[in-house]
Formats: sequence, structure tokens, C-alpha cells
Amino acid sequence: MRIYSWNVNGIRSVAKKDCLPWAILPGAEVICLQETKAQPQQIPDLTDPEGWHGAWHSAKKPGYSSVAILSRDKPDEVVPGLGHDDFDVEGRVLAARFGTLVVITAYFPNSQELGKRLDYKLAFCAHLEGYLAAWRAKGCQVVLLGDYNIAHRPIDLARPKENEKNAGYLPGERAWMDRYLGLGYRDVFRERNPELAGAYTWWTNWGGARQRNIGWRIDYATVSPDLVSRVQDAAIHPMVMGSDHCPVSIDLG
Amino acid sequence: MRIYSWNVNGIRSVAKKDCLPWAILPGAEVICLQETKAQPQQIPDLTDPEGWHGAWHSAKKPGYSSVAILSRDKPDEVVPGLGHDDFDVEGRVLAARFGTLVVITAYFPNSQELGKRLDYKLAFCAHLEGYLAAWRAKGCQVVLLGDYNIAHRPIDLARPKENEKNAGYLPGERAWMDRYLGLGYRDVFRERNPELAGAYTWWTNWGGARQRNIGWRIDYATVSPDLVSRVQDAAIHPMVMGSDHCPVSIDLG
DNA sequence: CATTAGAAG
DNA sequence: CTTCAAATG
Repeated sequence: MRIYSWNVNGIRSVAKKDCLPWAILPGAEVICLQETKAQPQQIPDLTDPEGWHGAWHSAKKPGYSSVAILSRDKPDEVVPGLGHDDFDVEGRVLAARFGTLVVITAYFPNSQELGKRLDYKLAFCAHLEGYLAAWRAKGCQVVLLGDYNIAHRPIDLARPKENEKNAGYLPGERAWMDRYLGLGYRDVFRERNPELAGAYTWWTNWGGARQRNIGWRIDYATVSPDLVSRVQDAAIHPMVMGSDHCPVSIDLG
Repeated sequence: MRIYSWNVNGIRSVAKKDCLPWAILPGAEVICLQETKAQPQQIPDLTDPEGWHGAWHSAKKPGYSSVAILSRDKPDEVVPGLGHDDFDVEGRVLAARFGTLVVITAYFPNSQELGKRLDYKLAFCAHLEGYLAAWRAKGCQVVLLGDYNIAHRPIDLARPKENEKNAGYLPGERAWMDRYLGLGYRDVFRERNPELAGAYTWWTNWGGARQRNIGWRIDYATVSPDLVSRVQDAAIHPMVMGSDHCPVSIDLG
């Protein structure tokens, strides 16, 4: 099964551009979306596309953040939120369980200018660890797809040196990625393409950055150790337009 | 001399549409603008078009209200505001004197849903009377061009009955127009076209109202009595696009 | 329905 | 540079 993840930067924006994920992502069986920037009642025509099951978890504040999981099969269970109000009011985490496989999408907080929100982000990361562990304790295999808002290593962004003090590449964020992978979760894309430079999933809108491929890899699909053997492919899709992010995907056998 | 008045609904908006007033209004010698929605420092390229003298009076709040007068001849005097802070912070009145002729532009307040701001508007009107009288006391002839935000009589809007409780056609507003003309100021366009229906200067953006000419005449060029004999023409220009209002003009011999 | 500003990314 | 919301018309 092919699972996609895409930060669409506004589902209504991609709709207007005729780039709806379920219409343009080939072979998708599950689609995780971040930054849909809408509450379900604002987008009645988009919540349940023909042939899909839609699960939506949105921020309290209209037009902010929000995530969704669309799947061809109806999930056995859908769980919105991390179970902690500080984060759940921002609509950042959503899980859909299919048997013992749980597909989790996350839109990690941006740590912001001067790291103004770094503490919030790291607290989110800490709670996420426990949350994932709880799924695993229940006997589930976990795949976590989304916008982590972190470039892990120098190879994961075009201008590492220049960005050492910028949100998304702060030492504290990168250290959390180390920690997370240290827990056994696997960044399969990077494992299979250890030296591949220029593999990015986000580009600023300014100055033709995408055209010139001045980007960052901040969207990931990571899996729990017990899932690695099932991974047939892990890819990024930089030609898919419609957002400032591109989709990533993982194929499970 | 031909004097135009146009509520442009954002000078930056008409610029983007290549509808800049000084580029498209034929034979203009003076142009009064309302709802420019910009402070001069936000639009350095627009404040002093080649071949024109620009005078701008803007609201304190960025992007709100604001008026301007562009003229081929340099005014002998430019006076921003009504001399009353309650109104002048909203950038609604501007005068340019050429000899003893004073061209005044005004963007009257909208009385808003349920007449929420009717009192403010009528206070504005009251102060305006005194302001105009002061110019006349100095020996000036007065022409007042702008968006009065009032349809005076049933003939001045397509749906009078339906709008009797709506901003722009409230009894209090219409009564002020009666009063104002009772002071001797002359609505030359209507005097010369007493029965002309369908002569509107504003149409809502909804539902093809302009296409169907479901509009209101709320923009006027009125003159003090001593100027009537110099009026060669008074017109509206409903084919000029770029705003939800169209320009009006008056020609003085 | 349209413009602008402001928050956020 | 882009999205969305809110205010205002």
C-alpha cells in the first residue's frame, strides 16, 4: 500500500489550483495532509471525496494548521489529537488504524523567528514520543508521516551553514531528530539514499528558490523498527506542484 | 476645466488593473479620488505621477479610507481635513484652491448596517456644512466632489423600496441631502437630467449587479450657487471600470 | 463580492 | 512570497 504525506498549505488553495491530492497523487491508498487550514464545516465539498474515507482534525482557530487522513479503506479506528489540550487545539496530530498498522500524521510546530516557539515545539516532540510508544504498547506498527519542520542534517538543506540559527535547523530541533531515530524509528528515505543531496520537500516562495532547488527536507515518513522489512519504497515527489511543500510517500508490502 | 471624482476602492487595486485615473480619464485637469486606501509612504510610485501635482490625505489606520487630489496645475493652497480630529484621522476631506475656486473632495462615512454609524455620519455632514461656509466666507467658489454615500431620491437607486432601511438611503441621510441642497448647493447633474433613471455611480459586486445596472447614485459633484453659471457639463462615466464605483465629472468654463 | 492588513509560515 | 481571517465597504 502506498501512503502519501503532503503539506498542502491550504486545502482550499490547492483545490482552486486543481491540485487536489486525491486527484493527482498516483496510486494513493492513504493520504496524510498537513496545513489544510480549514475546519470541516468550511469545506463540506472536500471532506469526503467520492471513493475515499476522510478523517479531519482541525485547529480551534479558523484557517490555522489542521491535518487530515484520506484513505480508500475505512480505518478501523480514528484518533484525533495527542491527548493533550495544549497541542490538540492546534489540530496537529491524527491517527488512523488499519488492523495493527497505525498511520499517524503530524504537523510539528514551527519554532519561529528567534526560536520563540522552540519550547512549545520540543514539548510537542516529547509528548509525541510517549504517544507513539502507547500505540506500540498496544501492539501496533507505527508509520509517522508529516511535516516535522526539522531538517535533520546538513545534507537535508541547501544552505546548512546560513541556517544554523533559523527555525527548522536549530540545534535543539536537530538533537530531537537524533533522539527520535535513536529510539529506533527509521528515516527510510535517508537510509536508502544516504548520500543523495538536493532531495528536498520544501522551498521558500521567495526568489525562485524551488526553481533553483534551494530547499529543505522537513517532511518525512518514518516507521517503527518492526515495519522496516515491509517498506518497499520511500520517495519524495518534487515535481508535484500546488504547495510550497512537495509530497513524500512510503510503500508498504 | 474638467474635474473628475472617482472612488477607486484602493488605488493599488486600480494600478494593478492598469486603470490609473490619470492614465484613463480623458481630458482631466483635476482628479479627486476617494478610498485610495493607502498612506503616501506605501505608494511612493503613485503619489506624484509625471505631469501632475498630487495632494494626499490619508487615514491614520493603514489601508483605510483616504482621499487625494491630482491636478495638472499646482494648487495655490492645499488643506487636508475638516479641522476636526474625529473625522480627520479617517482621511475623508481634502481641499485644493486654485485662485478663488476651491475643489473639495469628500469621502462621507458609510452609515453601516443598522445605522451603527449614522450619528457619526450626520455629525460629519454638519461639520462639513460649516467647513464649506468658511470657504465661501473667504470669497471662494466651492465645488464638492466625492462619494457622499447617500442616494438622495428614489430615482437615484434601482431598488428604493427595498433599501429604505439600508445604509446610504436612510431617512436621516436623505434629509441631510435635502438640507444641503436647501442651503443653495446645486446637484447640477440631476438638475440637468431630472427624469433620467438608471444613472448610477456604484453597484455592489454581488450577482452581476453592474451588468444588470442595479445601482445607486451616491457620488456627486455639487457646486455653490455662484458657480452654476460656469458649469458646462456634469456627467457620470459608467463605462469606466476598475472599481465598484464609476467616475463622475463636472466641466467648468 | 472585493480590498487591505495582519498573523503565520 | 503565500495562505487565511477579519474589518470594512
